[in-house]
Amino acid sequence: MTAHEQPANTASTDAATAVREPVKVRRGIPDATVARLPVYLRALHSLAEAGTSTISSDALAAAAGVNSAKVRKDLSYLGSYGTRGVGYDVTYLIHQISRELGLTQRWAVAIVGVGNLGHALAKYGGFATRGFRVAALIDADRSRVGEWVDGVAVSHVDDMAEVVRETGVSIGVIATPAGVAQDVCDRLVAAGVTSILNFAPTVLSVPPGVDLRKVDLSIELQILSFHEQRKASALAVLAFDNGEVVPS
Amino acid sequence: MTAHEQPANTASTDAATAVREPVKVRRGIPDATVARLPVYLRALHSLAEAGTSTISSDALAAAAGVNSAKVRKDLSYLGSYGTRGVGYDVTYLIHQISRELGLTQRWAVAIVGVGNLGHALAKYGGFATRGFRVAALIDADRSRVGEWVDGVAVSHVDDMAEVVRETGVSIGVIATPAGVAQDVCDRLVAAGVTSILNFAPTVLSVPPGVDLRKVDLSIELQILSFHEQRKASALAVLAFDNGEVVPS
DNA sequence: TCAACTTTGTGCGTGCATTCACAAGGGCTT
DNA sequence: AAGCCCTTGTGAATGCACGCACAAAGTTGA
Repeated sequence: MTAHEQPANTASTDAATAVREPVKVRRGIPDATVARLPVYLRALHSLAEAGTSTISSDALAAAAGVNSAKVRKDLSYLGSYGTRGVGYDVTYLIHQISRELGLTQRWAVAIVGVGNLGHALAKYGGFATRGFRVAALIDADRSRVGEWVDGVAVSHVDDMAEVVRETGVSIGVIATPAGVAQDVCDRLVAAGVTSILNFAPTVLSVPPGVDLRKVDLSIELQILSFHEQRKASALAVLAFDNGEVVPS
Repeated sequence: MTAHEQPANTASTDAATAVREPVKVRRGIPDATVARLPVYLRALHSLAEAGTSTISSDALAAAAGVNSAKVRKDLSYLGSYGTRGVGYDVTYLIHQISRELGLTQRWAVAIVGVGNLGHALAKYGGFATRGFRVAALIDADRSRVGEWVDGVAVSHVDDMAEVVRETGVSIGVIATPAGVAQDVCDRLVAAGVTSILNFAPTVLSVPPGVDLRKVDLSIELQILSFHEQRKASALAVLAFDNGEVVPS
């Protein structure tokens, strides 16, 4: 989806098993699968809280809003963790997916830009709940520096390198205006951040080895607009109706 | 990516050049292309403001962060709007993409859930700038009802149907806690909303004919976590360099 | 112990998306 | 007007993802 500047050492991911024969390539999980694992994980957490101990691919698929074959294939990339005739053990599967996603450790996250969105992100419970910790808030406005948001003090952008180093941040979230986003991005990378989540409505470029993902509110709306318009014109066609359209 | 409950008329792409009269089946634009059009549009707006009048697919590709062949193929779905040897006319292309995305009209958007995130969305400039208007704010907390945010009054969720009808809302944004998101979603659909953008961390289901997209902050972070972990273990392998590493 | 039942794991066909590579088309210079 | 250069538009090849369908593997009950 977004850029992944992983170096071309993907071949080396094969050389994992000790002896020379089977070399089952456990790595190489498809991007589409990685994107769904968090969805499964959330459904499983919810099931575990409800007291469910095992679940079939069919039921998990329903909870995650996907197809059961997809669930089975996705989970098969992690290993054979199911029991035929029974299903998957919920807590064991939670453990395995968490491990695969790297959520057994708590990543320190820095949020840059403490405006409306940055505030909302800092207070957003979903961040802290599993695997992430807002370790730093950074802004360019000196009048905001020193302010406390949800237990974290706001630092100035000029101190970014120091703050990032001290708090062990490896993931940066950009919630600034578009105009300064690339500059902030460059500073984050220079400070040693290797994963960036960009909320600013602009295209960023990062050097190889740094992962970049984006969340763009207005793009999502525009995609909805496209389909909305299609529906509107489809209705117009149906109104005239010469019997060519095939609705479901 | 996310669910699109559009009927399965994608097959009609081929059956268009049949014996029938020239039905304008310029439709059938791939989802992946639709998702990129807003990116091109933003780059073009920026170029127009900078005074650029024509642009090549190569330059537009650079501005949008994609490959130039992709730009040409994407734009070719809209029609032949380029001039060989020259490139594309910026303002004309803006017009065509805007029209295709349905941005020549201003869609009325309702935001449900006026918490931190809802507030941030309501004040987010990017919404209003092009094609969208926050026409309603809706919350379940009566103590918030009547509050004004960025020129719009907060209404109670029980009045949703009325508000939606009066303001002509067709797109709903869900920024509520996960627990009530499906209920809110059902109410929006019942009120006549046909496109929904979900920020709540839960899987929603909608009836056919309603488009649903989701934005999930914690999922994006977890995907970054996955790659971050991969990078970390790749470094470990390089450090030992022995080739004898057995994961886990 | 065995047979019936349930559910996983996966081979395989299909369709979409990406990218390459190049002919067709248009402007520009001489 | 003619040739050169530039860029578009698109066939074709490749790769990825999805989902069907089924054998393998485990459980349950008699």
